[in-house]
Amino acid sequence: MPRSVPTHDGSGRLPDAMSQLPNQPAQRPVPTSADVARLAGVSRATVSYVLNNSPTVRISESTRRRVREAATELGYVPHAAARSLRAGHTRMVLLPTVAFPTGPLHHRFFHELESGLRRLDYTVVQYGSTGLDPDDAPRVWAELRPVAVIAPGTIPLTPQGTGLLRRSGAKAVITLGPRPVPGAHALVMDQREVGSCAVGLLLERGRRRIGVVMPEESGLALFAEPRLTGARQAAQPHGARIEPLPLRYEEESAARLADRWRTLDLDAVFAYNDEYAMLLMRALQDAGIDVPRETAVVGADDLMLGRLLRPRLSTVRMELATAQPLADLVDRLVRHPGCAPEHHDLLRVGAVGRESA
Amino acid sequence: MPRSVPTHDGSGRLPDAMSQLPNQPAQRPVPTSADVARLAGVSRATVSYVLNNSPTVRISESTRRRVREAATELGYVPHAAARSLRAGHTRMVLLPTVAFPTGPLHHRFFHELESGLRRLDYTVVQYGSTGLDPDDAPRVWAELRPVAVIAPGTIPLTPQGTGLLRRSGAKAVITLGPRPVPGAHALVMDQREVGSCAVGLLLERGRRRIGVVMPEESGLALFAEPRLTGARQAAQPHGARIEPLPLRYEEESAARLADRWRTLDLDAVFAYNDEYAMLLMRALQDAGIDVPRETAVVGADDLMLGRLLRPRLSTVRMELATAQPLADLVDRLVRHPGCAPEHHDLLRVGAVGRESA
DNA sequence: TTGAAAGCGTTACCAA
DNA sequence: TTGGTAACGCTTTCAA
Repeated sequence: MPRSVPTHDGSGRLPDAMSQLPNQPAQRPVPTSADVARLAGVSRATVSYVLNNSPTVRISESTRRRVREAATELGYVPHAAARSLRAGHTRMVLLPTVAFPTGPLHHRFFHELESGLRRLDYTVVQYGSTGLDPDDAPRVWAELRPVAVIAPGTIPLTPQGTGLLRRSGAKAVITLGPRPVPGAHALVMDQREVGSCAVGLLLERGRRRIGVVMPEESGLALFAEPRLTGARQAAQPHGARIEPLPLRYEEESAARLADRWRTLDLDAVFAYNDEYAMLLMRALQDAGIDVPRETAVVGADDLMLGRLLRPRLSTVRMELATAQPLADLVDRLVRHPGCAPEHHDLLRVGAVGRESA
Repeated sequence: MPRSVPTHDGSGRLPDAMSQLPNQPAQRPVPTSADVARLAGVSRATVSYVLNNSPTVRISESTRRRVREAATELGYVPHAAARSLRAGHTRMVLLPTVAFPTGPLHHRFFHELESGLRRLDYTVVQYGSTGLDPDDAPRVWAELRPVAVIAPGTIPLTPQGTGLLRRSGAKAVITLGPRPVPGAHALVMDQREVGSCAVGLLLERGRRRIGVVMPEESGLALFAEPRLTGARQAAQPHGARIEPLPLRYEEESAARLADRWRTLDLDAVFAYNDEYAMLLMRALQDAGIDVPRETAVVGADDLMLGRLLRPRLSTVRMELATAQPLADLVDRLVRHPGCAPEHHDLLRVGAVGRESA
C-alpha cells in the first residue's frame, strides 16, 4: 500500500495510484494541528494562536495566511475532546431524552431552549436515555462531563445522582417535569393546573358529577395522574364528584364507555385532551347522548380540530413559558454554582369555553 | 479558604470546617483515576485494568475490591473525552436535528433507531443544528469526531462536507430525507409516493379534476412539494388535471377557499394530510358542498380523527421501516467503510378508502 | 500481579 | 513575533 503522503486535493496528479477501490481513499490519518504546523512551517503553538484568534499574541499577517491555507488544504478540524481535556471543562449542556408522547408544544419549547443556549455559546446535546437504569443514568451522563444537565422528570434524579454529576463537573443540575424536586433546581410543568382549570370551567357551568378520562396508554399516566389530582382539588370545595374513567385511544374502548354512560350518572367529563375528547364525544353522540345538554365535554390543548367539531369543543389552552429566560437561568447557574434551588413554573393554562361545555 | 483535601464523604469529621455556605461544597476537583489509585494504594494502570475488566491481565480479587471501593467512595466516573482521545476513535453516532414539524411516526422511528444503535454499543447523540450555516455545519459536527453521522435532508450535504467528515474520522455519512443524495448512503422517505397513492385512489373512484392542498406554513413545503410531484406523476397517464391549492392552517383561509370552490371546477381534493383535510372538509360542508358527491376528499396519516369524521375520511396510511436493520446498516458501514453507496426506501404507503372518497 | 512511562490533540505559560 | 514544553485523563505496552 503506498504510504499516505498528503497530496493536494485539487491537483489531479497521482501517476500510478489509480486506486482499484474508487471510494476508498487510502485511510489517511486525521490531520492534527501538528500536520498544519508542519505544512505551514510553524510551530503547533502558532497554529493554535492563529486558528483561535488569540488576542494575547500578535502574529504577522503572512504567517496567519500560511496557517489558514495549510488548515483548509488539509481539511483540519480541531478535536473537541482534546480541547476540552486541555481546558479542564466543557460547554456542553446535556439534555437526556426519553421516548415520550410529546406534542408540538414541547417540541417548540426544546427548540427554543436549544437555540437560546447556543446563543450563549453552549453546545446542546440530546442524549437518548430511554433504556437506562435510573441508578446508573447519572454515571453515564457524567462521563460526558457536561457543564449542565437538564434531566426529564421521567428519570427520577436522586440526591446521590445529583451529587455524582456535580462532583464530575456539572455546575447546574436541573430537572424538568410535572413536579419540582426538593433540593434541586426545577423547571415545573404542573399538569395539575390543567385538571383544575378544566374542572373549574365545568363547575362554572353548573356541573357537579364529573368524569375524568384516564388514558390507558402507558406513558400518559405521567400527565394523566396529576391532571386527575388537579381535578380533585378543584372539585372538593364545591362538593363535586370526580370519577376516573379508564379509556384506550380506540373506537371500541370509547363505544364501551359510552354504552354504560347513563349508569355512571355523570353530567360532565374532562376528557384528558382534545383527541380523547373527540373520540369520546363521537361515541357519546353515536350512543344518543346529547352534548352538552346531557353531558358537557371539555378537552385540553386547544387543537384546531376542536373548533371544527360540532358542537365546538371547549378546551384548556396550554402555553409554555418562553425558553430564553431559562437559557439565561442555566447560564447564571453555570457562572454562580451553589445558588439556592429555584423552582420555575413553566405552564400557563386558560379555559376556552365553547359549545361543548 | 481551606485547601481542598480529599475527605471521605462518609465520615462526618470536619472539625471546624462547618461551612458558612451550606450548599457550596468547597469546589473539590473532579476525581481522576489517579485519585482512585492513590486511595486504593495501587497504580493507575491497575485501576484501569480493574474498572474495564481487562481480560488480558489477572488481578487478585482483594485488589479488585479495594479499587472498586475507592472508586465508589470518591464517586469516580471515567472521562469519556480522555478515553476516546487515547483510543483514537469514538463510538458516537451523531444525529444532527433541525426544528421540524415532526409527527409521532418520525418520533417513534428515531427512538427505535437510537435504541437499536445503543444495543450495538454506540453512543447516540442528537445535536441541534437549526441555525447552522450548511457550509460549516459539517465542520462543527466533525469537531466531535463522530464515527457516523446521519444528517437530515434539510441540511444539504455537499461532497465537500462529506469529505471533511470522512477525513475527520467518520466511517459512515448518511443522509435521511425525501430524496436520495447521489454518491452518499441515503435513507429515503420519498414523499412523492404519498401524493401518487392519494391521487391513485381518487382516479380509481373516477375523479379527474383533482386539487392538491399546498400548506402555506413554511417548513411544510419540504413535504408538500414532493407530494404534489407524486400527484402529478400519477395523474398524467390518466389525463387527469392537478390543481395546487395554497391553504393556511386557519379557518378563514379554508373558508375563503371553500367560497370560491365551485369556480375551481374540481371533483376531488388531496388535502395534504388528515388535519388539513378535516379543516377543508368542514369548510366545504359549511359552504354547502357535498362530500363526497360533489367533491371527494382524501387526507394522509390515517389519524384516528379521520375515522371519527362524517363522512369518514379516506386517507393514505404511512409506515416507516423498522429501524433495527438501519442500525445494523450503520454498524456495517462503520466496520467496512468505503462500501458502495446504498439507498434505502423507508416509507411504505397504502390507500385507505373510506366514505369521503 | 503490578508499576512506569509514553502518547492521544490541545492550549497556555514562559523564554527567546 | 514565535517556539519549546508541560499538562489535561486515560489506556496500553513493556518491564519488573
